[in-house]
Amino acid sequence: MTTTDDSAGKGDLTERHLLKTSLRLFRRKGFERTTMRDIAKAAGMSVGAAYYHYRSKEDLVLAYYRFTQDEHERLVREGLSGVRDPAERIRLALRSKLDLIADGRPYLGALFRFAGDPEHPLSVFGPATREIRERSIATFALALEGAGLSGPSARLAETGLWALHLALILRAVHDSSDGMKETYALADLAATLVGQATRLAQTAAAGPVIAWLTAALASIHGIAAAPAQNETTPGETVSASKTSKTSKTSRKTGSKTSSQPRRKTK
Amino acid sequence: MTTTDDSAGKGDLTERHLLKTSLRLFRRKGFERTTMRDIAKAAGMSVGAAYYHYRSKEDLVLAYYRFTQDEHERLVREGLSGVRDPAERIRLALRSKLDLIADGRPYLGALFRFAGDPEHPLSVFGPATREIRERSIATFALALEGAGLSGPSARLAETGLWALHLALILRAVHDSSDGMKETYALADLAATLVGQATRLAQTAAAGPVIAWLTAALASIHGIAAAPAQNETTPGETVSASKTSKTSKTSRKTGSKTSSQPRRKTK
DNA sequence: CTATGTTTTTGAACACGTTCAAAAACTAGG
DNA sequence: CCTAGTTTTTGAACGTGTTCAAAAACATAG
Repeated sequence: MTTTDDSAGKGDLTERHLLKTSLRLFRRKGFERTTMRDIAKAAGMSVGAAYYHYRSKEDLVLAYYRFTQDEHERLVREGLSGVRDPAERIRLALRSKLDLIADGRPYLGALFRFAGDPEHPLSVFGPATREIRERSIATFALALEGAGLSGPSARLAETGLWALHLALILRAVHDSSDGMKETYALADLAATLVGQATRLAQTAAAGPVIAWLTAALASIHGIAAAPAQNETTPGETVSASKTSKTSKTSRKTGSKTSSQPRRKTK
Repeated sequence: MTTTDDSAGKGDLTERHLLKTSLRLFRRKGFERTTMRDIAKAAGMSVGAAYYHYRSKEDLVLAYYRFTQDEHERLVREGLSGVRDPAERIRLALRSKLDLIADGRPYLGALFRFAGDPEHPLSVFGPATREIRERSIATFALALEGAGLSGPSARLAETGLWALHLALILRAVHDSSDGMKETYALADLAATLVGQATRLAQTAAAGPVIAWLTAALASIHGIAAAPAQNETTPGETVSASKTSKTSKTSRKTGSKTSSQPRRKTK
């Protein structure tokens, strides 16, 4: 009751507590086997309260992923200072991400749960995850700096690297080798090849290959950065409950920038 | 598609009816918004009966995917007869698959729902979907015939092509362009590149690139064809219900080959 | 302190996927 | 027909994610 203020708001503290608690349970029992009731009880609150702070169970995983993204940006910024070789820079960006998500593998798979549903707000490719995706892409762009890529192809390379890192996370989740060494090895190889590719892209030696890559990455970009598309899908009556008269309003972040909606971590 | 009789048991008829009904609803309302109660009612039976024939809601989508796989094999076998150019053969294999799944896009995304969960029986990469995955890979192997690939690298190329086709399906699900033309274009480009790659693989001109591809595809293979790993994960008490005294036995196909378990489409 | 408005918490209720014991339908032998 | 065994169907119940109206806690002003 005494020290309620300080820098972080009151609600942020609860959110942090809730997040830490849930991740602990996820790590121990896995994502599926942990119920929201478990989480609420372990955090010393009711289910409703948990849902006041996080929109859904997967949202907790997303919050974790957002946190690792912040850390990733920091690590990459620090680590890249003296490194000039593109392949080595990419390698560093990929490996540091793997370092960060290593602990979360028991539940990170939930990130991909709605990847196949264009309408779902929590799809990795969806509009609601746009901000974090953009920041992640920007981080990989840092690694690509100094590789001498031109405007549009630079953007495409960043997006491609981001897609690659997603695939690596999926690989990591499935990796049962000791210390994820298979995934790390794959990351190293990928870094080497992408590094060589950036060199090739400058000399423009292999014309058709570059054309293909450009088109392919444009396509990935087409998935990942799809037009904003208003989120309240037409005909989404879903389940009008019995006595619901509340306006329902926007609920999810409507605009491109964050702009926290009341509470509820995006 | 009028004649439904043919040689089929009684239960198979019900299964077909159930599948057709569910797909019709999925197509109309989407996968999420269609409930099992909807499906059962529309098919004129109870929910329990539906679950007697299909293990889960996603299993219906898997059954649809299995059906398209059969069709795909047929189409590829027919279409490839006169075609010799590797790129053209690959193109045909990819495009025919896209033709087949075009209708199912409103619900095919459900295929990827458990891609990130190594333990889930319905993961695209999991052991329970192994048979259909192997058949799909074998179909793409047909397209690669005549490309002159050696033993292990041939196997890797097949698996890689299968992974590529998965990515294309994911792309198709998100493709809002008219007639999926963006996905088709991507398939064409991919076919071209893979065709060139097979040529390169023979001349062995680009050493490191081939080494990388080999390793990368070995990794995909590591995900997709992971060691059988007994399916009853240790500590999977899950939720012992209240009055469950049934032995629970195997329930899912234990061995590598299909061997239909009682009923329940794998 | 009281009044008023906002933020947070509560717990019951809901919808939906899934399970299960019992019933019904079917099959085959007598 | 009856009996016994198998396959299929039923509908109630369960567990779990999620919602919601009401209450509590908190904040601010008069």
